[in-house]
Amino acid sequence: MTSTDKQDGAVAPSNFIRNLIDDDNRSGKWGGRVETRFPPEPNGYLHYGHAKSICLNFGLAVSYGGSCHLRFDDTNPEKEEQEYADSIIEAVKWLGFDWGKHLYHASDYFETMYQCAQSLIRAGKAYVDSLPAEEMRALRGTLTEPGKNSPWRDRAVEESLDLFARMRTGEFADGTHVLRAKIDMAHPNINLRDPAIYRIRKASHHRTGDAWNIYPMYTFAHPIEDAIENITHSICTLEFEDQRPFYDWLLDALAEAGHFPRPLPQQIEFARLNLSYVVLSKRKLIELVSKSHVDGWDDPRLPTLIGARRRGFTAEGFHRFTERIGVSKADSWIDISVLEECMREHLNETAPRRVAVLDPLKLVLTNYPEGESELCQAPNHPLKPELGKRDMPFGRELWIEREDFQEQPAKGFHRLYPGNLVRLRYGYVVRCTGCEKDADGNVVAVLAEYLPDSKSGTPGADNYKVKGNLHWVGAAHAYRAEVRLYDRLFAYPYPGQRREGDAADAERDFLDDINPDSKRVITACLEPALKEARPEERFQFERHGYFIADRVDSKAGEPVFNRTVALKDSWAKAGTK
RNA sequence: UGGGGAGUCGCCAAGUCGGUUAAGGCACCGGAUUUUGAUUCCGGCAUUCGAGGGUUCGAAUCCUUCCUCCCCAGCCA
Repeated sequence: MTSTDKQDGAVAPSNFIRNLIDDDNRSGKWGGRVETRFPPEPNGYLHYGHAKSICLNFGLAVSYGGSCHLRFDDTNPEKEEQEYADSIIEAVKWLGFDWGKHLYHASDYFETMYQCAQSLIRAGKAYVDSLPAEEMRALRGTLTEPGKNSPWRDRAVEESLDLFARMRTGEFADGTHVLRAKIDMAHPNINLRDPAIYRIRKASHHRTGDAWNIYPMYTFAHPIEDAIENITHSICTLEFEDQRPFYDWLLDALAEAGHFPRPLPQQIEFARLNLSYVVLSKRKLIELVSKSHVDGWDDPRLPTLIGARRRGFTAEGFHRFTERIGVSKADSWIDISVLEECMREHLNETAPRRVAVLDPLKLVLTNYPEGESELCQAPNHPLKPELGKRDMPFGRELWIEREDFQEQPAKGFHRLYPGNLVRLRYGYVVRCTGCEKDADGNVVAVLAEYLPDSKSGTPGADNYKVKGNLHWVGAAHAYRAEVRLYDRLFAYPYPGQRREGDAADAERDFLDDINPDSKRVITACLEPALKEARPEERFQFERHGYFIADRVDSKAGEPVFNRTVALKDSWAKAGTK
């Protein structure tokens, strides 16, 4: 049996990683066991790119009936903080994954790693180098020239052992010594020219405090972490490909020394996510936040997972997205619209419908009795009648969308214009009779007459066939609230990249590609039911898009809304052409 | 110019050992339904697999030459 999917029985799409796992299962390499891991360094907030990795690693584990570990790769105390670790835990949970009891920290393995390093020294496969960093770099050679041996390379094993022990106890200052693997200074792969595996760093670690004065490098630590945890398939991104030979060299050496049983975990690399209209590099995200181009790390426009959550994106949307884009080793750019469409898809299925007028214009039904009102019933979800209906107060004065009226209608426009018949959704059919303007000629109110026998749900209501179907909110009962209309943070698909026409040596700052209209704050007229929305409750505002009650700024009985993503609009699109 | 990777429809991406019509999704274009110009539904959408040679009855899959793009010279991960 291959490519099983123990979650829902759906056939999982084939990809090179699943093929490798299937091969292993056929050969019996791991006895059918599949163990993956998601190993973030707690030095920042997770973003969309991490979501791909998380869904991949946890998804594979779920699919093959294995497990996925959440492991903090906390080997560099100067960059890491508990706050980041906490937010990572929350983000992975939010994405809907469960690591069970498999929550680990590289720092828990420091003692084991130290012993592994000692074994390496004893086996003549590592030595303490006392060269300053600059000299080490000079001897490393270049991409095309081989490196040269350090004068300390053949230092006696006992001496290295002694020095290494004293590095640990804090006898030496930062940068004075470093432990290096002894491989080949002339190796064509630069990563194998005696890579540094331990450095002195007298910094306080967020978990181990001041217990250590030396810390292992990623190169050395990661394979060991995988081996300790019995990881079968260690999945990472393409830039670590050149690291794999060392990964295998190290684990093989450690297996020889009796530290780990075979088979040894296998590193597999895939192409990281590139998304248009977005930046995912940590450096750029930090710049956006520190220079206040966005309102913090959880700004809904930022591609962070905490931002996505505030934006109203769903975990299920991310699952669909990763499934949809697949996984391979080819560098690729995914258009942001793919992500947006995944969110729409899921939200369409799940979000209750509500009515909101974002750009209010008064509609007066001149033949409707003043001071009177009645209730109209609107279904909460057209696809799910079981979700019931809600009441919407209807009256003589209503709010409608400014763009739903044109005094001089464009060709193809079938909304409100003098003489035209239109249905007010869930209410009456109405005939436009004209409009009122102010001294400057701006339309301040639209006038219409309602057809008393056309009320939705009453016999004969269907006799009217109209093309326009407009949403509305009774003016006497509207809930006025703040609504944030978010759009793409960047106006150009590849922020900071050279465009056609730019000089060959031109440098473009990604900040220059920022979309000045990525956030618009408006006061909208919402149907009364929306006043009761709880934080993080999601809705479709009919004919507009999906919105979520902001979890930070909403107050009880006074929610504010963030637009997650707009509905497709082929009419607006046609108009743009 | 060293080493490691990648190039299949506008964007992703299947395509195990060469085998006969090159999956699927998204986008797009038609058309039908529709009290959201949304959704849904039907139909269309690569004689061609970065380019050129070669092997073969037969190649995206094998050989060969070439082109393009990405990654690597942290005591970061």
